[in-house]
Amino acid sequence: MLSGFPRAVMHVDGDAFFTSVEQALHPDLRGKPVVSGKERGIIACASYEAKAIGIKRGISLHEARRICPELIILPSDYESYSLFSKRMFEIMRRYTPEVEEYSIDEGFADISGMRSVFRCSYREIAAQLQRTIHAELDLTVSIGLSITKSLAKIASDFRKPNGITAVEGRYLHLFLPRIPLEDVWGLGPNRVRLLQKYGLRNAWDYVSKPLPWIKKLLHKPGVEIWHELRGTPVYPVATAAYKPQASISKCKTFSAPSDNRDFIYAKLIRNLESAFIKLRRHQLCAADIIIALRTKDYHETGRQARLNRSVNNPAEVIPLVRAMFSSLHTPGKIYRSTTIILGGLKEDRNRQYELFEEPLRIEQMHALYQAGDRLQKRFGKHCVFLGCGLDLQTAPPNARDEPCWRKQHLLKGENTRKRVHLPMLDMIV
DNA sequence: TCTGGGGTCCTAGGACCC
DNA sequence: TCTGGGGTCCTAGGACCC
Repeated sequence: MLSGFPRAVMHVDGDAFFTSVEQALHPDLRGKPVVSGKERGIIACASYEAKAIGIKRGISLHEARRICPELIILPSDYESYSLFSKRMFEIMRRYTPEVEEYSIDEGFADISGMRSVFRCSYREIAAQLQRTIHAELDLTVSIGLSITKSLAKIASDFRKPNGITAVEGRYLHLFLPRIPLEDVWGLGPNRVRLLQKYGLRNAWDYVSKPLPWIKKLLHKPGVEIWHELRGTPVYPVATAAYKPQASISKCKTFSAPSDNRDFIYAKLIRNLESAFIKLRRHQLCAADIIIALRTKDYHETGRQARLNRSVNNPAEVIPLVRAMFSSLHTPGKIYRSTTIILGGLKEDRNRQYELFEEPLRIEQMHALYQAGDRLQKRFGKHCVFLGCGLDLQTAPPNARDEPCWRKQHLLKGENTRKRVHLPMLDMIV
């Protein structure tokens, strides 16, 4: 039998995933305009009720409230989202072992050959999966079914929410002309602008160009997209459960841009600590440090350093980071955010010391930070932090730049987190 | 799109080696 | 002391993704 599916790949995309989870957990939120992202000040996800009245992902909460005063604004609850995500992928694995968890709310599944197992068409398999997810999780998903990952991904976006779009290889000439370049996975604003200069408008225009022309313009990524859109698989469904993380970054925008050097430095150090906390939680250590500052007009500059050995706590790199900051910061300039990126990650075992270093001191520091992590677990993030990360206004004299621990005492009560600086725990051994 | 936060991959070009 | 040709590794920065 002739089939339009020499290979069958599904892309399963959770509809308004975060807010749908919230609505599944809290039935009173159903049918109401709900958004998540309260902690960030911009909308991370908007329910379909909110989208219907013009509230989109990425706009500020301020703007959103203006559009809809009775909008329900929730902080992101990643624990719950991850749980639902896990269960969604478990359901997908009932249909095929070849499942790729692409992100928290979307994944790919290769169901090639599964028709004989389920005794139905690929489209019916997709429909069953969709019904099962809805029945068990109270979530809707949109599914794209086609012969490559790229085509499946475009297809899942074609009918939303709760849609199924199947694109057989023999109908590409009907489907692709309806897909604007912006909707092609891998073509961002820059590449789209470039292609538009040459008169291309949609995915059909793209695949109609000769491959060498594409290659000259967009290099390897463009070539891969070209093959995928024409139905030749390039991207494998990556079943691998675990891929080691390559970097950890922390970025924070100040509520108001500032030219106060000490303030900016303090913010940078806060980011540094957050990044290292995450690093230790994953039991990793880092060999590369990048710091970056973004100016008021969104210009970003950075400095990078490689360490002679991997580290897992900030105290060891404070002098370095301070020097990097000094060379980066321009007095008088107004900045809006700081970024820390830890790279060169490795698992944090078999720690190696350079000759002439003091293993004892380093081990003690290590123990100190472990104690710090336990405190953070108990009292919350940043209940303990480096003295140089203090805001200047509240810092006692000479507290800056000394890599020392301070404990922030938390008083219970409504928004009355008050800082009391206790005598410091000296870490110089 | 007037811009939040966390990631990955690719490429060009320089350094260095034989 | 100037030089060919080729390989590898590293780095900076661009572009994209959710």
